Amino acid sequence: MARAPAPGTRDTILTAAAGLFYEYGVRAVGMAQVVEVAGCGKNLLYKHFPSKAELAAAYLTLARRERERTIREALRWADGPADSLMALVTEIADSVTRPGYRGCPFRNYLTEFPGESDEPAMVALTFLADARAQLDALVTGIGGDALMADRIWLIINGLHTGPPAQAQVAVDWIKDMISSVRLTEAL
Amino acid sequence: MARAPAPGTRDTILTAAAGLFYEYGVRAVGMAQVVEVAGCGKNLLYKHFPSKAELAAAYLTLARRERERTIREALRWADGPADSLMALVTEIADSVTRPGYRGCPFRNYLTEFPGESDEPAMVALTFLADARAQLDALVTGIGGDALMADRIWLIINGLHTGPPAQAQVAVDWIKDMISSVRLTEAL
DNA sequence: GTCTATAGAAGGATAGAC
DNA sequence: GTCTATCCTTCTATAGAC
Repeated sequence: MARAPAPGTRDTILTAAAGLFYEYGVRAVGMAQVVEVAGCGKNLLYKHFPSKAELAAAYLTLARRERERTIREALRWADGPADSLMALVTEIADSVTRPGYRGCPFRNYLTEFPGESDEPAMVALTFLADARAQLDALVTGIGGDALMADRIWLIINGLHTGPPAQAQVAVDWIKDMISSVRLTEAL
Repeated sequence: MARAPAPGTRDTILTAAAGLFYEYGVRAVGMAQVVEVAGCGKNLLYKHFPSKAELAAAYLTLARRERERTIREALRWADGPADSLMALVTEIADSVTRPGYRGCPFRNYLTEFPGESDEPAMVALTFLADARAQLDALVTGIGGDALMADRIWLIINGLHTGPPAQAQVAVDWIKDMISSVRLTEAL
């Protein structure tokens, strides 16, 4: 009899690859390294991910799912768009201050592969566009205009790049912006 | 008599390498590619730059020199710290909207080689620290506090990451911030 | 002849892919 | 495990300027 395929192998490989890709960069990590950490054979790796680009795309897709889950939980307790916006920004600020933080995986990939339009690049670009759209919706929800959305997006981009020490500055700032909109509305 | 060494060879190689490194990324560009674009032999390349890391360090040092020259010119016509700060931010906004813009070379390198502490990484980190210090000095000069410097740094970081379309948003925003400080001072 | 330059192969390691 | 390709680096061979 043939050996039964191990369940969850794909996840094991993907988890190993995701950790390595995020910590050291996609280009810096070789498939052999992924195999070593995942503890499987090369053939099994290529069976589940026919190329490194597909593995990278799966890694970014996983990162997206995790991020969406985190944000969904953060928005769970929020009532109203103002609360949601604050929860969103707070979550981002928290994430960049976490120990292992090494930048935004999507922006990092696009920096590592500039001008690329392969599958992982599409995943990254799509995520960023969707995140921007989500922000726009929340800002519109609290009565903010396009300028406010642009500004908050600017801060979020800066948050992902700069030193984690400034996370609180960003959160407080956006909180002020939200409050001022509410005051304006109250007139 | 011996053949005279060609003058300006180092600059030719460095210019070629800088263009390639910036456009495609340091990791993506091979030494053979540099040689090809520079139009010289490998021997000469390794004579001037004994390793790729040294070539990358020279590339970042060149980028720093060019940036400092640009900023120095931008600050030439400015009188007073408020004008200087505006000129600085305007210059950055202009640079990110230029056609060939592909991100900040220093931040890009640090993303390509995360956790690295070799010579090019040091050049990049030193530049960013110095740029931050220069910003702090200008903000202090107009009577701004540490929070204002943090906020502007956040915007600048966002500027280097995000879409060029938001450059004008950033410039106008910082202009408003400067104006409000002046108003506060006038009280 | 002597030195520098280019072109290209070779070494050794490592990449992705099968 | 193996295959091919490419990486950085070194070395050899050849052409050209003095």
